[in-house]
This record gives sequence, structure tokens and C-alpha cells, in this order.
Amino acid sequence: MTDQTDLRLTPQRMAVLDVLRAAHDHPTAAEVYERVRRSSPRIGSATVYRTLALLVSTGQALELNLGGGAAARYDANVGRHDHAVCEGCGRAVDLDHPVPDGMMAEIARRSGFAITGYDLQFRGICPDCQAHGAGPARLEGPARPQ
Amino acid sequence: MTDQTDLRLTPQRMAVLDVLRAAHDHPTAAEVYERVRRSSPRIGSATVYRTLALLVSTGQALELNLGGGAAARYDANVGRHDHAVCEGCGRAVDLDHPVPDGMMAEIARRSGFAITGYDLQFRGICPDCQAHGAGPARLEGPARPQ
DNA sequence: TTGTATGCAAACATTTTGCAGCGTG
DNA sequence: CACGCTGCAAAATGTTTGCATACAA
Repeated sequence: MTDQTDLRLTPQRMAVLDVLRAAHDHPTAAEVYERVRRSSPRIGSATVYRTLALLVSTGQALELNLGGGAAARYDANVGRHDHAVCEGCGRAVDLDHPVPDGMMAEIARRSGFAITGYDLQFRGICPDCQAHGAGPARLEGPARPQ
Repeated sequence: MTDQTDLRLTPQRMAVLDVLRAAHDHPTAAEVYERVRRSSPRIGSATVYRTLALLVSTGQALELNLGGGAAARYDANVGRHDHAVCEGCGRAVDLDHPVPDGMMAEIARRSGFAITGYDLQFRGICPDCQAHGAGPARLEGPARPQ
């Protein structure tokens, strides 16, 4: 079914990929939709969802889950990198700080898993929110570092 | 505003916490609901959702986001730990393998964030799925253990 | 031409909310 | 015996699917 059949390069798919590559803010599917509409007003949201899923499954985009009830976010930067998510404003910034290789091997050994990768995201308050006083994006809770 | 008003210990809340503490499989809200019903048939799903949110916000449970379109999962093990998620069967197992302190400090320095914590989850194939051939939980991808 | 991709709208799945009555502290 | 909590059902999100048609290759 999902055979690597044909795969066509349609204007809609290009538009979605363009938007994603131009974005530096890890947009949600809804945000991608909104932006794509500016250049392709007749595109449907289903097409955006389908295209994002396609891009993810073909390795041209990453899907981020930043927790909470938040919707999935997408990132055209498919190189290895991590994220820091601001608990004040919800913004996510890219980081590149790989976990030591030995650690992956250690996890594999201890868990018996064949590890194929990992997702690492830091939580904290971004410089802006530290300055203006942490703006509330979540319910309230000044998250306590357990 | 951060009024820690009253907070009552009701049978429903105990039931939810009991289920969560007895569970070792990171159940979704729907699964918790299903299990709680066995002992409290008259409980409503809204109560389960409200209670899970309450437990999370009071630090008595963790919420996990294992990506995909998957629903949030809950964990009564609130001690610091990570997870390995099987791409075959979707199961998540606990791991305890802290990131070195120095790394947190380094991230903080480079990003300007005040880091309060992090979420780390490994992806891979669990021992069972390695044996029986990776069972399909996602779209299809016969993840090949190279 | 051929079958994939699209757009629309309805279907779905999950989580949240409104409200009247219940029951804990 | 006050006020928070509950159950029910409806509403709000976020995402997927069915189908007839448009269009890339």
C-alpha cells in the first residue's frame, strides 16, 4: 500500500516544503497551513497534513513533540540537533550538543534495545522571558526542578 | 492566583493514583480510565482527565509524549529517569541514565536559557521485536536491525 | 492517458468545559 | 454546611479519511 510507488512533485508539496525551509520557528501543522495559504490560497488543510507526514516519512522533515497538549511541530532542519523549549513563551530553539556515543552504547547494553536514535529536549526559561519576567504560556506553575 | 486552594482526597483521586502506581506500562488517559472503571464503575472520563492533570501539576505523576499522533501517557514514577520507546510495538521502558551535569551547564551557557530540566527518550527496537521480527505499530516500515 | 494527489466536508480521536447535585473536610 | 468534586453530555481541538475531480509524469 504505502509502497514507495511513485511520488509526485506537486506545487502543493513544494509550497509546504518551501514554507518549512523558510521557517525558523518550528511551526505546527496549523501554522504551516496558514503560511502556505498565503502563496497557495486554495490548498486544503488535509493536503498540508498529508504532505507533512510524507516529508517526515521520507526524512525531509522532523516532527517534534514538545509535550503538554501541544500539537506536533515540524522542522526542516533534519540534521542531528536538540531543542530547548521555553516554559515561558513556548518557543523552541535549536541546539547542537550530541550525547556522547558511549552513552548510546551503554543504554543499548542495559536495555537490550537496538537503539536507532534519541530525542533530547531541554526545558527552561529563555533569555527574553528571564528579562520580562517569565510570561505565562502554560497554566501557571513556575516549574520546579524536581 | 497560584492559590493552592484546598485539594481534597476523594475516592476517585485515590483510585486513579492507585491504578497509576500499579501500572508499569505508561498507560494513556483512556487506559487509566478503563482500569479505574473496574474498581469505580461510576467514574467519568472527565474526572480521570482532571485527576491526571492534577497529579501532574502537583508532581505526583509525569506526562510522557511519545510522538506520532499518540495520546499522552502517564507515569507514577516521578523520579528522574528516561525512556526507551520501541518503534516496533510502541512499548516504553524506563531507563536511568542521567545526562552529565556539565552538559546542562554548557547548554545553559550557549543558549542563554535558564535550564530547569530535560526530557530524553531513546528510539529503537525492543528485544522482543528484535526476536519476532519488528511488529508493526507505525505505518509499516520493517525497521531492519542492520 | 493513468493513477496519484487534491480539496472539501464529514468522520475521528482526544481532551476540555458547563452545570446541577453530591459529599468531603 | 460550604465549597470543591463528580458525572454527564456537549464543545473544542487536532488530525484523518472518503470521494469525485484535477493534474503530473
